[in-house]
Parts: sequence; C-alpha cells; structure tokens
Amino acid sequence: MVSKIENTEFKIITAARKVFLRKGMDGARMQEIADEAGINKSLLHYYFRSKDKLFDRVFSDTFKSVVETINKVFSTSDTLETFLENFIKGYTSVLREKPYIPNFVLHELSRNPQRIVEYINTTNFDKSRIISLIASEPDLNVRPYDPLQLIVDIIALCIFPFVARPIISGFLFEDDVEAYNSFLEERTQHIIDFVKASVFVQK
Amino acid sequence: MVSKIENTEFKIITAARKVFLRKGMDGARMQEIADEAGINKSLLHYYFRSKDKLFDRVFSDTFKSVVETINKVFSTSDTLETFLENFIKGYTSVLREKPYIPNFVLHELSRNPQRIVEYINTTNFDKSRIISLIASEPDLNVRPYDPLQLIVDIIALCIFPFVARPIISGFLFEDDVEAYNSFLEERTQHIIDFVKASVFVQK
DNA sequence: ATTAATTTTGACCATTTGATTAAACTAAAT
DNA sequence: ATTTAGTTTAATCAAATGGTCAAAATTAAT
Repeated sequence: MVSKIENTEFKIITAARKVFLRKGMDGARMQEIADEAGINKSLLHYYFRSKDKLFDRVFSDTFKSVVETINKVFSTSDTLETFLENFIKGYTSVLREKPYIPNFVLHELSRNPQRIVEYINTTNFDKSRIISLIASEPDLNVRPYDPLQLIVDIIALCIFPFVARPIISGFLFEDDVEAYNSFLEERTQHIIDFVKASVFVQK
Repeated sequence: MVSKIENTEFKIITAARKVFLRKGMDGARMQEIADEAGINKSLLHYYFRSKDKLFDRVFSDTFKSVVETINKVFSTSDTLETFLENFIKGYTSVLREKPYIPNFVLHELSRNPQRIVEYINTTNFDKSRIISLIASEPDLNVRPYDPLQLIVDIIALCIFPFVARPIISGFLFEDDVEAYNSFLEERTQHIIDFVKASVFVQK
C-alpha cells in the first residue's frame, strides 16, 4: 500500500507533467494542474513551494529521463553499425511513446538556456565515450566525417518529425493521421538506411 | 517621409516581433512590447485591438516570410543536384540571419496546432511542385527513396542546430561560441555532402 | 479516548496583466 | 483662429493568477 504523501505527490507530478508538457511553463496554470490532479490548489504549494519549484521538478525529471534513455542506447552498442541501428531504433521508439517531450524540452531551452547546464551536470552523461564511439573505426569503408556533425545529424533526423508534427501531419499529409503514423513507422528504417548509405562507402 | 501612423505601426511591429520571438505568446507582456517600442501601452490597443491580434500579425508575417523563402529557393532549381545545393545553402543562410524563427514557429505550432492550416492557406505554397522535383530523375545514379522522407530529412538537418542551439553550444561545445559558429559554418557543406552521399549512388 | 501531527480545504490577498476610457496633444483643414 | 480628425497618454478597471493562512479533516501516537 502506498502512503498518502507518496500518492498525492505522484498525482501532482503526473498532473503537472501533463499540463506543463502541453502548455509550457508560461502557459500552464496552477489551477489547471490542481484540477487535473483532482485536488485543491493550495496542496500544490504545500508539496512544492512554488510554481517554479514544481516546474523544476517536472523538467529535471523529464530531462533526466531523456539523457538516461540516450545513455542506455549508447552503452549497449560496440561497433559503429550496431550503434547506428540501436540508437536510431531505440530513440525513435522512445519518442513515439512520449512525443511531447522534444517540444517541451526545446521550448524550455529557449526560454531559459542557462539552466540546462545545471540539469546536464546532474546527469552522468559521458560525452567523450559517445564521440569516441562514433569516431572509431577509421576504416576504408567509412567516409571521413566530423563525429559531432554526425551526432547532430542523427538526433535531428529522429526528433524533427515530432517537433514539427503539426506541419508534417497537417500540411504534408493533410491531417490524415493514418498517413502520418505510417510515415513515422517507415521513418525509423528510412533514417537507418539514409545514415548508413551516407556513412559507409558503398561497394 | 513616412507618415506618423506607418512609423508608429512599424515601431510596434518591430518591438512586438522582438519580444514575441524571445518569449513566445504566453511569456510576452504588452508592457514590455510598449517599452521596447518606446510608446504608451494603450497605443498597442489603439493600433491592434488585442494581444491576440498583435501576435497574429507578427506570427503570420514571420510564417509567411519563412514559406516565401523556401518557395524562392525551390523555384530557382531545376535538377535534383542543384536543388539540393541551392536549398541547403539558401535555407541555412536564412537561418543564420534569423536564428530565433524556428523555435518561435515550432513553439507556436505546439501551442496552437490548428491555426497553422489557416496560415499555410494564406500562402501560395506549391507542395506538389516540390514533391515532383524531388521525386524526379528516376535514375540509376539515385537510390530509391520516399520524397516526403527526404524533404523532412533536409529540413531537419538544417533547422535542428538552431532549435537545439543551447544544448549544442552549451553542452557539446561547452559554451565556446567560436566553436559553435565554426560548427555552423562547416555544417552547410556537411549537410550537402551527407545528403548527396546518401541520395546518389557512389561510383 | 485524547492528544498530537500531518494533510487538505476554502477563503482571501497582493500583484500582474490585458484592456478601456476620457482627457490631452498634434496637425491639418476651413 | 477655430474646428475637426487623428494620435498619444495617464488613470483606472476587471479578471486572472500565484501565493498565504487559518481552520477543518484525517491519520498516527500515547
């Protein structure tokens, strides 16, 4: 059995995440979060002193989960080829589960850029490991490239369909949700093919 | 000589654009826009009835300019190869001039997705022309691909470094602005190489 | 059962903020 | 010079909003 405090705190966090993710820090209302959680507004301030503190909690949790996901995918790969496949597959599948996260994180980034340094430092993200993994295998089969550019390439290709969803779904597919979904399904393999075709020298 | 009304309206629009782009609709304050324009807050309501109307004006102007830019680049290309180069070069150079636009548009998209359909319809964006251009040249030198996927690929590769700027600049380059800028400079050519290597069969 | 501590609520406060309005100012027209 | 239309400002409003506080309700301890 869960204690009352844990239960209420969970309800608040869940509700706050839902509202903040949809509306961002500025657009969210404490009353809306309280309603979503089915509790009195004052309770929000009882558990978290202020809106800022509550948002901090939600944001840092979300951001941390993103970093951990990325880290996990990175750590389960050895060669460049398996890494590409694992990362792209793992990352896109997480995104499809939580499609709101990219916009949430990116918007908060532009609203409060300096804060991310703190958040990143609370995580144990190993940058050099990733770079060395991507930069490895100086092989005749591999086109020379800047590992940092490639990292940005891959993440861009994976994330963009979600941050630009309304344009893609609404304009490119004229609000045909089916079409958009199958586009996403095919996209994972497309990105893998696209990146591989570019990185590896074709024979 | 400019008339009073045009002058004031221009000052308001300019100030509003600056504030809205930085803070978004929810985060922006009418007082801040008035201060930025050096006028009384009531004048904002005299020229534009409400905050919504003012934002609408700024957003639709911005969005329209983006679409026009893209259209222009599209119309000045004939072959697939020249299109790729022209589009990537043109698009990245516009982005470097106005790096705030992507975040602004994307955030508003998630805040108010249904509104974009109206905006897009006010522009004369020719979707089929672009698709046919990219889908053209069924050539032995061209790997088979879905033109829509390729469109998203290219735009993603171009835009992402700007929407994720704080992460790239702050984390990947540890706030070394020089490094981030040279990353951007090299990136245009990198994207061209990256996409070409993937699209065209290597000999 | 009583007391004590914790949790939850409703009423309320102070501030912010978009918006209004009437008055003041400006400039052109007669 | 006076009128008139257009522009700008200061004062102010009403609603929204984050936050506080004391009282009520619930739970745990003695």
